[in-house]
Amino acid sequence: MPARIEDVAAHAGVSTKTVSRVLNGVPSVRAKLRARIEASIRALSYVPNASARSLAGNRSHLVALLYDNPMAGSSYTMELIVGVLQACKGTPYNAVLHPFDAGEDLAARIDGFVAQHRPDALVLVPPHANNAKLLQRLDELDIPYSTISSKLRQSRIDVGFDERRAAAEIVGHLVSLGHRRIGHIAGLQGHGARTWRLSGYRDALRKAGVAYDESLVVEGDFAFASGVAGARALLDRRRPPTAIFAANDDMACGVMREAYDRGLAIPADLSVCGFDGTPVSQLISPGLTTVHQPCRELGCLAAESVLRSIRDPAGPQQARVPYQVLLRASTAAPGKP
Amino acid sequence: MPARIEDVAAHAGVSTKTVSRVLNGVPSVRAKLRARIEASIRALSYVPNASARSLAGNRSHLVALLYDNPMAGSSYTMELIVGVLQACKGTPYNAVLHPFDAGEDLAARIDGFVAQHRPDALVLVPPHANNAKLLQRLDELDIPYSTISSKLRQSRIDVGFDERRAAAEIVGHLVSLGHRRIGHIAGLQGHGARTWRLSGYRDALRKAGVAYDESLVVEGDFAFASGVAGARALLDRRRPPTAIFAANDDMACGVMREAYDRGLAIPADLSVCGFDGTPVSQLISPGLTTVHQPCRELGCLAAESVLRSIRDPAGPQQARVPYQVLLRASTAAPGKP
DNA sequence: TTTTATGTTGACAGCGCTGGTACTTTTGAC
DNA sequence: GTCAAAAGTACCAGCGCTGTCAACATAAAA
Repeated sequence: MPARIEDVAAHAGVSTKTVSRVLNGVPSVRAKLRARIEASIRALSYVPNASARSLAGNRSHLVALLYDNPMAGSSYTMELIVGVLQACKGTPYNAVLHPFDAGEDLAARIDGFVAQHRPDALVLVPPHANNAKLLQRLDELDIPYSTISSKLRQSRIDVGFDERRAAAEIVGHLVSLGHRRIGHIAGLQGHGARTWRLSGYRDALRKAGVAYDESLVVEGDFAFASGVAGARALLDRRRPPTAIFAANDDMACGVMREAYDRGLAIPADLSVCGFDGTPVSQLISPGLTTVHQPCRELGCLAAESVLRSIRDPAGPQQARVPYQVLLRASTAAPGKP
Repeated sequence: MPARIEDVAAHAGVSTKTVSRVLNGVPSVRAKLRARIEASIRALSYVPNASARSLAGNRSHLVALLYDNPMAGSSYTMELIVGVLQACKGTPYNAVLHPFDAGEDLAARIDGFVAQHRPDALVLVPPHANNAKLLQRLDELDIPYSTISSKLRQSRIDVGFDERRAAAEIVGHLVSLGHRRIGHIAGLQGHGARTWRLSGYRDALRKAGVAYDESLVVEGDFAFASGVAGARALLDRRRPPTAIFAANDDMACGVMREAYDRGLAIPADLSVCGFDGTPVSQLISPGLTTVHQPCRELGCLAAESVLRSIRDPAGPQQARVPYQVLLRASTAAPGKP
């Protein structure tokens, strides 16, 4: 049977209330006494019972990460989770993970989840982060939350990175290599990521003085197969692009597959770049030029920010974390036409 | 403020205890009354407070998944998590995730974790699943646990799949294509997976009547770079292998990278196969022949088994789930020598 | 019919902790 | 030495639920 607060109090010769004060970081405990109590805590390997604490204190010390039902191998979600857990380390907070698929009764299911676990804060991942109804419900419930890459102003605390600028930068790299006919496979309609990346693509072309050719942009849905299809469409053109910027790495892999099937060499015959910096981008050959999305940092920062806002509620915060453009072997100057 | 059990009791005109019985599936409640109470629960959108439940009932309704600090993009862990969460769905149980790095005081940290959250059951992932000391400690604490692919007999409930047979099968495929000089890049020393996959490789050779050549087996550590290095070593031989079986997909990608750098065509000049069936195996070109490790099913089954064992403690169980050999384009008959 | 066994329900204490109130002791400033 | 503020104690209620056990209802057996 693990030690209880009462045992610690007896061991240190103080009242349980004082131990409780130490546990909760209440300042009005003299350093010397605090040290003695902390010693007793260690001596007895005391760890407060989370349930009792949560029940009595009306604080659960829980941060809930609400994400969509991840598709197979979503390293994005995994990385976010790792980041959130990292942020909790060293704090009294713990993370609860909960996948929610975006169904009609989402708000109701969230209500149930909140009633059950009473998280002190929530971290929302796209697409939930972009669900206005959901955010409104959370505002009603008055639970602090942060969002990752929300495109909604409604979200008070949001962390993300400048996808548009990142996309512009990577396309700018293609331009600087000499590419002028650059295809783009866009992301799924309705996703913020689609819009930002597409905007960045256009920004880069504009900056380079290259006319925007709508027919060089084909639809995708972030999945491998749509990358294959998109590449097929682009490469079947009378004048195919010399480079393709796919809105994520999986689709970029699709482009590489289509190139492989056609016997096109990358980057000699076609330059390819992706977005996200998923593990596959370095495993594939040639290595994929891409933008590394700092998932771990995002998760960590989102959790930290929302936890901070519990102590002192602040106004809206929009944090942007730095990204990295990874130049690898899938891009090169265009071959002779 | 969410509804409490007392509200439900009042709404249904019964005592709180009876509501509690319904919530906990105690059979001695008449069907009619049960239905009425269930209606009240729905009417009030009542969800029991997890903390109160856990405190009073001395059961947390929590399954803890203890995994190693995942390296970047460990889709293995992610898939397991998804499987465990899936198993919890529809049960009153929830999952807590906790990464533990394998340090000296691991057992102590686990103790602390257990004291804090009081999980009703644990699911252990390798390498923790193979940590005899840890299992012993859990036995002492008398907490039910299940392991995924533990090689230890000590583990009472273990789920896994027959890695040895799977490895033999995929190497057998290479043999049937006509390969005789088949290289192997082994996994990290000390991992069960290394041993089983290597054994399977040898089994397949033996069965085919091909003499085992120790020099065709090189060391790896499951990481991409070691796959590159392993391939380099194998391909530098006077008579290089016509096929390479890497102990996991990441290393197989490393082999493909080395082949790419040398201008070797896959599968024309070299057949490659991996193990695990990670997402990268289908994103890469050519598609990688591999064994799909049923992670999700493993996680799900591990959680289900251990939850079942809470109700009726049973003897040791060793469940094996089916795997799948995915034949893709990275393997073909050896080219003319 | 009464008795006994069994099934069904309720009253109440208490899980381990924190919040609050009321009170005592210590500390430091003057 | 006085006095106010700070630091600490003592005590109790109560968070929302479940376990225990007793009470009652019903059905089976005598």
